[in-house]
Amino acid sequence: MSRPTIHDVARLAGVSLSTIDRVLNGRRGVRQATQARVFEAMRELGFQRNAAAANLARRRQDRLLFLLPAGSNSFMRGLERELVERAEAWEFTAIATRTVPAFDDAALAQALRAVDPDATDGVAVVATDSAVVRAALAELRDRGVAVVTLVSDLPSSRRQYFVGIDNVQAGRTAASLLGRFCRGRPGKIVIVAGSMLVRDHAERRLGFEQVLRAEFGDQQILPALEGLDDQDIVATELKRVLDRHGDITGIYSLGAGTRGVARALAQHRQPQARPSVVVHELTPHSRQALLDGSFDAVIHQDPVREISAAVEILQSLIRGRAVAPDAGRIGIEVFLRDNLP
Amino acid sequence: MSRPTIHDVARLAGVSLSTIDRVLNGRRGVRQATQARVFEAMRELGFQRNAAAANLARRRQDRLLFLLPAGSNSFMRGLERELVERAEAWEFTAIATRTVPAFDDAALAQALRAVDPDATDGVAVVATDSAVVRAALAELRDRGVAVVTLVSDLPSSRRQYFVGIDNVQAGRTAASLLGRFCRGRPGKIVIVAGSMLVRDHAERRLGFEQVLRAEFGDQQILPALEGLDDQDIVATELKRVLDRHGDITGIYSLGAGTRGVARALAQHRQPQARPSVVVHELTPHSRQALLDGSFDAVIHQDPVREISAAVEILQSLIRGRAVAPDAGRIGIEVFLRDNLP
DNA sequence: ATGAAAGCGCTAACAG
DNA sequence: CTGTTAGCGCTTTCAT
Repeated sequence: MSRPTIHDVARLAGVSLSTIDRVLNGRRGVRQATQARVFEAMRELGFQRNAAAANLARRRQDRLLFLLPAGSNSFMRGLERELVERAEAWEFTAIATRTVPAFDDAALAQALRAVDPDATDGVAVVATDSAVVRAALAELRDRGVAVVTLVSDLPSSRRQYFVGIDNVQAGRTAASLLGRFCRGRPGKIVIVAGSMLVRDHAERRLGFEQVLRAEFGDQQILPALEGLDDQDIVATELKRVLDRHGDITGIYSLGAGTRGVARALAQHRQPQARPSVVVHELTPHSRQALLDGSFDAVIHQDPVREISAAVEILQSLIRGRAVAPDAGRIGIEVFLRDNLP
Repeated sequence: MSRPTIHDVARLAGVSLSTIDRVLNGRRGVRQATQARVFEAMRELGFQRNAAAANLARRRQDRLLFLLPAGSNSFMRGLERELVERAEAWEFTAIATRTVPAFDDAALAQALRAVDPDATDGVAVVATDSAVVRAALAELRDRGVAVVTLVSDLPSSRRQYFVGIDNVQAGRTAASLLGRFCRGRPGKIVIVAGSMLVRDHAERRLGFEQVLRAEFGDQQILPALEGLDDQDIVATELKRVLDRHGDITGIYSLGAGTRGVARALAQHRQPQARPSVVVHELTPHSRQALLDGSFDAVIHQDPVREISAAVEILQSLIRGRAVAPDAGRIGIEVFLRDNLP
């Protein structure tokens, strides 16, 4: 009739509730033979544990900390906002947020070292790619804290998972789009990055160049601008490039500071042949630019999915549950003017 | 310290647990004054009910039925598979699936009338747009069953919500992509539909033509093919069109039967100038076609999100919870070769 | 109109 | 190694 419970399993296996609980949670202290009987009974009944009841009974709060870059970066601020708003909603989990100066590995390392392992079970961090950060992260792990990287990864570090999009693929996607948009119009493509110090930017650029070179050979890629995710720097630098070259067919902005792209474009505005533009992250500004036709496409990562995945993975890590190897992989979303959410 | 419970609220308001429960669930039998005291106490404590505990105690199964079109349509079969696989996972909800002949309004109306209102609390149905279906649906509602349409809507019927993508927007998105892909290559665009009897196909076509006409005037739209979501019909018809017109620049396949598009393309294959192709729904076949370069983009609706939304909305409807007006809206996803999940 | 008490399915001491 | 027992926060009879 209704779903079998541990009572049913216990009865069928001829053991007590505690024993069921032990095998269910992989705790030690059960004979092989007993364990086998229990598994057999579960299989036979098609038992599925009721996670809600388990959480209710456990009544333990996992304490998670999110470390995000400071600054006016709309995407990060949006992420932070979602985090604060949803913090209440996660039952059995307490979530704190802290900001750290952007593109500053020393500051990030310090923030990681400042984490109190007695008051924190898990950390999600937007990583800066550097040795001091790797070292600080390793220390944190040694103190028994679970760690995942978020949005930007830190490979060959001791982080347990990376939650975010595949940034090489994101760059490739941008090239597929921009290349097609510019087809039949040979010219120059300019890449606007934030800083090659963060892994995600470096990876996006890599993927972008791979595909553009291989499949859209009539486009020439100019040296990448580094705008430090600052809209003023981006606007100034990009304007200079647009003014110097007459035949820019496409712009790929792979970091933040996207408002700067829109400003440069608005000031520059030639009568014809507006360059095709692909940028990252859906924000109020990039949305507006899509709507008014100055951007063609936005490559996006959904912050809600990202924080959900980070929270779930950290919970699993902390509670010793198994986690699928690709659990942190978030889909790369593509938005045009017409499929805006 | 930890979150306040109804015990805390009861103590502060000076009433019993049952009274709290009554006001919490909007049951009658509480004096205005008492109710006000309880609300005040909740506010003061920042009380948030624990939904898991509530469900655990309620222990009631909502019985839902999904009515899907039969046939070899990969998208629908995928949806059905997800439904079966996840049925177990939904606690406190029993899910059944039934298939109905596709594009057959009489059969669908009969299936709706065959629903037993005593064994079914809610129905999600992929609708065919017709009067008999509207009538059958109304009867079902009259018998107290909650109804949402799924994937394809039935406007001005008594369905309570529509769960799916905005199909006009989806068509517009396809045109934005295909128009850009074909820019600079004036020619003809062919639309491959399933049947205009289902609302989603009609709406996609509408949106597509709107944008293509308005923004990409150098493309001429040929009369739409109706392939009844059957790959053989699609292959034959499309091949004929490709052979007759030498200057087809783009193909938009807005229904199922996408395998037929790939076959027609493979047989036709001219040395140069492959048409740009945008199709709907990510399936093993469309994925393969993206990878081998015969399709350029896939417009997708995520079946997992759709069934989750349908289940949650039906649950809310049945339990008398409030539902956001846009709760059924699913995002339109765009996939290229490089952002495949 | 209000309250007391017995669970829902599972976990967590504490005994054996 | 295994069992007993008392809850987790909420709902639900059944009294009052």
